[in-house]
Amino acid sequence: MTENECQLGHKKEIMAVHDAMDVLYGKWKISIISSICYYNKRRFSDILNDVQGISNKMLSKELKELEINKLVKRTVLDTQPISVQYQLSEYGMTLKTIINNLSAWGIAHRKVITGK
Amino acid sequence: MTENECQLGHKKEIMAVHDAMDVLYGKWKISIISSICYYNKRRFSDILNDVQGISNKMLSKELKELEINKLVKRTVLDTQPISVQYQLSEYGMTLKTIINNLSAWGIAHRKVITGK
DNA sequence: CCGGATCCCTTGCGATACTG
DNA sequence: CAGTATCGCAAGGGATCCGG
Repeated sequence: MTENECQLGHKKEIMAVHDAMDVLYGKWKISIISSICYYNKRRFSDILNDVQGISNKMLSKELKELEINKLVKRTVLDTQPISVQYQLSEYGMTLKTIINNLSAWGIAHRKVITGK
Repeated sequence: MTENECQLGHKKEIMAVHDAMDVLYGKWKISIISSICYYNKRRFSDILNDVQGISNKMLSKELKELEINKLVKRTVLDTQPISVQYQLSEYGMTLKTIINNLSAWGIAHRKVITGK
């Protein structure tokens, strides 16, 4: 660490975490991303099923936000009736490590709170 | 992957992410953790400063939740006036990897949205 | 310095129903 | 199937003041 970095403390890292959460914040956002991430391609109703407890209203809303932030790509398939496919964008894929870590931590955490 | 795991799909991982977010969810929680994490020990007023925008009410509330979930340890120092020190518990430390990843991603993300 | 208590406005978000 | 529209309660969360 240079002298300058010492004076700054860890403000930069903490702000970075805040920046990340700015895009990821939302009751369901990270679960939605992980659903799409693990399946590669996923339809609206599939995600609705993966993420237990979410309503279609919230799914629609948070997917839209993720799309605006370029983390998720939306493709309308020409089926009858229409179906819509979601997948991570190139950029969204850069979150893969974080999702995997969260998943691993969550599995360990469940063991801790349930006592196994 | 065994046949059984294939049938289950990725439900397990997605639920794990959900479990993790159960403890980490909150507008400020992850920023608070990162502040404590990067400094090792941190006092109330310091965190109040690190996490820009947070109010003392919210800091107090979310710290309490983190304490209940055994992620953070609270120590009252016998100074005059009193000061209180927060640090990650052993268990809280297991989040370090996630915090680092989020920080790294946040730094990259800032470059993307500000165009450098 | 570290919070708790109160006040009060804003937002989240679930339920339900409806459309292309 | 993939959403949108509307309603309405509950929670979020800021500001301010207070007490140990």
